[in-house]
Amino acid sequence: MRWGAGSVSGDMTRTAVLAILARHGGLSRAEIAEQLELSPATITTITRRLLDAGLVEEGEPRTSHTGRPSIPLELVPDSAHALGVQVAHEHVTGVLTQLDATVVHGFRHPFDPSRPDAVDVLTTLIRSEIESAAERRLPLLGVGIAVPGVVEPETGTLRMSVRLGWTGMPLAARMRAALGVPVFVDNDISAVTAAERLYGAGADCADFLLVAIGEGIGLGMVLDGAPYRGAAGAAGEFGHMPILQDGPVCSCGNRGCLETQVSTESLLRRARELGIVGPAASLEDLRAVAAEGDQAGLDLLHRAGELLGRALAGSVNLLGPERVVVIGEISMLWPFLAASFHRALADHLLPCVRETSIDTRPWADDLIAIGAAGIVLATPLAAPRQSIRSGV
Amino acid sequence: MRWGAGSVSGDMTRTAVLAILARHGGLSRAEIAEQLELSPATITTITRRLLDAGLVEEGEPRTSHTGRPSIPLELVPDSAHALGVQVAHEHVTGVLTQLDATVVHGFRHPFDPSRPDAVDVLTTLIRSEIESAAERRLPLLGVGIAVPGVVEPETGTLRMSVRLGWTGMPLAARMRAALGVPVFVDNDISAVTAAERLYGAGADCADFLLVAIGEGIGLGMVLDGAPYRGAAGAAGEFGHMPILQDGPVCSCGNRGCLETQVSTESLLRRARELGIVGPAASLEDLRAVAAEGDQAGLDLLHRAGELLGRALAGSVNLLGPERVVVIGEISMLWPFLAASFHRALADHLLPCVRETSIDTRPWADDLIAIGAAGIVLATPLAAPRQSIRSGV
DNA sequence: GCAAGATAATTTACGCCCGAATTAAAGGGG
DNA sequence: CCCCTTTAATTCGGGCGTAAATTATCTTGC
Repeated sequence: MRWGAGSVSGDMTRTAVLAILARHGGLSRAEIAEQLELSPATITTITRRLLDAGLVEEGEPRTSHTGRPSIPLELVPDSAHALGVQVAHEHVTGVLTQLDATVVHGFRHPFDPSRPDAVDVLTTLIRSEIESAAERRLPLLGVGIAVPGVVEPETGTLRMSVRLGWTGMPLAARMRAALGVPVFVDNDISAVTAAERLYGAGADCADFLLVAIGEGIGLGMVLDGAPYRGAAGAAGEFGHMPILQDGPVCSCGNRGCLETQVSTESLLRRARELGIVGPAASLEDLRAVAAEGDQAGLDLLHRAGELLGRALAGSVNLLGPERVVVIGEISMLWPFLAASFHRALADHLLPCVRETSIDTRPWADDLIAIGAAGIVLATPLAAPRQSIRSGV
Repeated sequence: MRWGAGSVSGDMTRTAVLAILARHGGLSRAEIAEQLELSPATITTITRRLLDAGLVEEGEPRTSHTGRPSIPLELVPDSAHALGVQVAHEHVTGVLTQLDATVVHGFRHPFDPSRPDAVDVLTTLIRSEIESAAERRLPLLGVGIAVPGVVEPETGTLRMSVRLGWTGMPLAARMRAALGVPVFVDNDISAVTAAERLYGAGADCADFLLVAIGEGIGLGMVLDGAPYRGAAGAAGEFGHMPILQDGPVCSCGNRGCLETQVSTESLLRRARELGIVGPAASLEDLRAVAAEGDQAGLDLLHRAGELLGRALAGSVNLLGPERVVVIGEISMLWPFLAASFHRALADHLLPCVRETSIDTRPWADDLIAIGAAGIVLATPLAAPRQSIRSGV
């Protein structure tokens, strides 16, 4: 049993230092200490190791008005790279990033997880990426893989993924054996949430929610500074919040889940059923129809925004986060959801959490892959020392 | 900013050891280590200090089948006492407990928080309790005070309490100055949750929710082993989960909050409005009417159970706790709510969280006061050493 | 009776973080 | 010019927790 804090974080402090330097380079040790709420002594120790490892460099001392000059620290962005891969039910998306999480190379391939040799296909695909990185002499820390489903991140085992149809898959072990490189596996939303914690909205914020709305609806949480996954690793099922008294049956078997009203899949389905778009229409088509002012389409989206706002208000009241970020393919439809969404929020948020900032973020196809790379970057020195420069 | 764990827990480990001995005495160091998932070395260190302080005693070595005999440890229950006080908007309830959280003395007085000298009245009242404990030569660790509202537990300041009408009240500091005894202040639900974590449902469970339904509805969370209070200390507003599309206006100003349908106050109000009970009826009267089979009354309660079940299902889906405990004065009406509550839960819980155990607990008037005493017991050695035996 | 094995508890060395004291490196005033 | 102030960074000792080795104390088999 976990008794309070202490056993949770592994290398989080080191990771936080790297991440803060990735965001604004040139910070001095003292500034890092202040922002991370750690003692200068700790930062001295950590940065010494990072300097030794060549991940960080000192700049020219910067003389301020008075007192001893501070020494700005900078990441050495190409001193380490990470390969991040998102495995989805129709394609595999990947990025190669530098230590500062900037993407140097991206790829996307169709993928069929139902094939019996799906994992071998995936392995081959990743191996070729590793080899091409090796040819360019890019030191690689490892591979991060983000999958939909319930994952044990410690072992890198995929316990169950409805979307991929995989169960009890020791993915990290299999990949590690095949690739000879450290492999980390995590849930897709968790990966994005962790990356957001390090490089994005969570950088200055210890309590935030990340709502991801695409074909499904997921929610990642950072609470008291740490990602929260629930007792059995299954927390975050925001999409299955009951929101309608007697709504349609959801894929989970229950009725009236938020996901039946707001996910891109359900919106498309309902738009087709209502004849708003044709039977083979895409999300883009739905957007176009709404942009043209189709009333039925706009009503559908307004309604969705309202339900989302109401459900989110309840969750924000419950958890009292400092910030909420909404991402996902839904962002394409956002112009038509935003008004009713924010009205519903305003109508249902408690006064004491009204200050919660709620941002929507444009979607990018490689966001989850970047998150997967973030898993690797978050563990830069956890593996034995040689892995840092070992390349392949 | 809090970066992951590490900065959170103060003396939690020591507290956990005391609590586990309070629950089942006679555990050996090795057993404690296993249950707490700490190393035997740690337990050796901690128990040495507790033995030195006289809070714990060794029993007769207990020879098992093979190997070195284990030494059972026992709390010395009367080696320390705590005074726990619940301040509510109509009365003050208090208990004096031993180190093992058993109550040795209780009291309850009417109280009017709106009086300008309310804090002085409270101080006088507590002082007399401290004195009577001193007369009985009971060593007192300190006073814990549980109040409704948003509290900064570190400073013991009550930031805002709608129910008491107090704002920005440095309660702990004032009481400490007046009483000369360590004083700890926390939110009422937080106090009960923390006590539950130590002595109750949370003892073997690192992720649980505690739902308290009385005049209002509150929710306490223990996530990853630690109490969670939200970014601004305002998390847990389960009562203001939007649950009805266009429900009545709630005390928070919004519409359709759960609290307008399920709290004892709202149930009584609606029962009166519907003529189910008389205009001056009590909760007991409502219970009696329902027990006699009054259909309108039963319908009202069924409906409340259903709404509660649906709202709770959403929260459980979101947080994925291992256990949920429902407490509060509502327990009186539980026989009439239970069926619809559990049906609604079953209809809306995701398969992956169906195993979550959901218990309802009979209410006791001094539960929150006991929780307040728990705040003190959770800090037994945090204060300088002499406070342990100092008495008054 | 005595070695072998099992379990309990403790000791030791270490990692991580902190607070406090110390050292380093400027600028400014008499 | 020297000393004081200011800010940055480091060192040092200590607390908390761990893992591994060690010590303690029992049972069992020969």
